[in-house]
Amino acid sequence: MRAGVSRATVSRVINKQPRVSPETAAVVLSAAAELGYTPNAAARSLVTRRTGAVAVVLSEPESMIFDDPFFAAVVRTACTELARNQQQMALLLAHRPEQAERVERFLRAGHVDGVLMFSPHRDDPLPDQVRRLPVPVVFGGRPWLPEDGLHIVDADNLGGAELATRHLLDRGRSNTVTITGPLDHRAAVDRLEGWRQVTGADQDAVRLLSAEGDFTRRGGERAMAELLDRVPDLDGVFAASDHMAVGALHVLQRAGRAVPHDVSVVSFDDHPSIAASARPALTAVRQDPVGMVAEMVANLRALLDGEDLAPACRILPATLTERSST
Amino acid sequence: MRAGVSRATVSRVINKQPRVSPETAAVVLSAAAELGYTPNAAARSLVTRRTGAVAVVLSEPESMIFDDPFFAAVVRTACTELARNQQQMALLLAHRPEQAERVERFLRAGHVDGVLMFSPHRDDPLPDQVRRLPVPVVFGGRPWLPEDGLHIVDADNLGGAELATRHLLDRGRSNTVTITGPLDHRAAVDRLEGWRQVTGADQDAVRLLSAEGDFTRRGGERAMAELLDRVPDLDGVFAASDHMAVGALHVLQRAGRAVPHDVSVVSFDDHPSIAASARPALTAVRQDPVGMVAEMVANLRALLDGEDLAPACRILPATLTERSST
DNA sequence: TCCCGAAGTGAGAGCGTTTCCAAGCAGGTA
DNA sequence: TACCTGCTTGGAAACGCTCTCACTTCGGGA
Repeated sequence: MRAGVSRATVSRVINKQPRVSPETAAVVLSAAAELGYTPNAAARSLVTRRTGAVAVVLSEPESMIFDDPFFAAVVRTACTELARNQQQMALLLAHRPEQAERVERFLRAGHVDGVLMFSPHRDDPLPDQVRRLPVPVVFGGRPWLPEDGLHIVDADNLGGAELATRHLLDRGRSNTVTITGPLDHRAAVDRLEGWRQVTGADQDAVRLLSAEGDFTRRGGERAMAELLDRVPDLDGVFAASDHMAVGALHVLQRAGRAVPHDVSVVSFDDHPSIAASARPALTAVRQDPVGMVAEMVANLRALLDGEDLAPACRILPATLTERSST
Repeated sequence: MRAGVSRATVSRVINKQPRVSPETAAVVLSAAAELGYTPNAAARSLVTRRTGAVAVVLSEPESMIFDDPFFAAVVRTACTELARNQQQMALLLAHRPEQAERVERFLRAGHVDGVLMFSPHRDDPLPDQVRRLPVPVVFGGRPWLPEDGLHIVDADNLGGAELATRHLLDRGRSNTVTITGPLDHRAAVDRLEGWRQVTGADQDAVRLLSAEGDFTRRGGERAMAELLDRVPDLDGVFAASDHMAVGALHVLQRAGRAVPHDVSVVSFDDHPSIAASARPALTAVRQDPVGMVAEMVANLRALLDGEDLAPACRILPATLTERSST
């Protein structure tokens, strides 16, 4: 056409297919450059059935997504990690029901090649809807669904919580309490369970020694106040997030409890600008959102490339960083 | 076809076009529901030349985007505001040069109907490239470009800074200094200029009485220390961001200067979880990222709908909230 | 009774690619 | 010289939709 060459050949050149002579390729490329030619994305994806885009679905209130360091890291890592695979991220917020419907329509319309799904809440219907779509899905964090057949990447919430609690024991803290996340939240439940297994608390003890927060600082403050009230002689606190731990520190200090002299505090997340810069700096279990998203992207990529990746729940290790709060 | 009806009719029903009898529409819709039919997005956008997606281009380091409250608000508002217009956001990070190239390719390929462009840095070539693309663009914050012909929405950085500085004067502070943002940043320059116009500082005075930060808390600390050193008798500080103001507060307190007794501090941004919860709570100029993005989306929508919106720089007002730091 | 206009519907072209298949062409072998 | 092989190239179908245009049907006015 433009370079005295057929559409078919142009297509082969653009897509770097093998059966093209170098000279022809050069001619086509220079002609393309001269004309400012760019292949039309819609036409291409119509025939290849690939869009080059991946949806990141976040089923959380927006405030959570942008204030919580975990989700901020997720969004950011997804964006860059997908870009490295030449894929574009489509960010879908699906907290409210009408949004959920939009999300389903969007995914069903074939706008994206795959889905990275974050939906930690118990009664969210979206994960179940999404798994039925004819699109590969990788879950970030275990959903409240039967897990067989699903591709899941999760942090080791249980193991991390055990690590934290055992650390408190090692420090000689025998009367520890825990500030949990919202208990319709899978990670929150797992972290509580880790604490429970190490302390050996029975149901009654759990009711007494744990208080439910909401992952925010205020929630941590409320829960800590409640626990101080119920368990005046507590000597160790495992908070299921950095924000809540900071809240707990405040309440403890205001109550005249020295940290770590009177009470040791361990948190979960280990976000650089929170845990390390708290006063005192927080001993924290580190979950690695960057590694998690990278693994999710790698898994999705394998699925899209047609590798027969076995469905599995891949658990990323959690590590403990000791600082001055214990 | 499926419902004993032609493709054309189905298309008309799906797109809610007028010339269809109610009965036929009902038949088609029920057939569609039964078959789980969803129109193919690629095919549709091939012929309509609309993708239903809008790019949000952020030419900033990633750390800035997710730690800085302004950008977090931008991303979040863009996402929801576009969703309300039935549009999907494609988030493009373009800080590093190789990313910039990817972004240009992406926009040129026709993946999106329009662009919301945030690029505050002086030597960023992207805005100039993007404005030449055959895609409507709305800039968030004035770019370092000749502004004629561009659609721009900006906060009133100049006016806000004047407001802040005049407030310091009203409080009887006659020896004020300013902590600026990075001066390759348009908003930082405008805020400095606002301060300069009210104080009437000449070039030498500016050199003496201002110190360049980077919008972060650490940057604010460094700048404040420097200023205390250079201007020991300062009595008022205008910091060009909340984060920097918090840093300044720390340094002032450590230097034994009581705020607001000895020194008054005003900041810019007024992010709820920073300015109001600083100790003392910060008097701050409020810029409204939500309103800004909403305005940008509205402008872009007008452009896409073919309204002949005159190119202009639309400035959103800034307001001052007094708290205990002045 | 005939004609006309409006409303509803269907046929088919066209959007810009990729990809299958066949054709052209060179070089090597019988 | 004739034939086969392997590489390069072009023609044309297909992807799934929208949209124009033409056709049918029906009601009302002349």
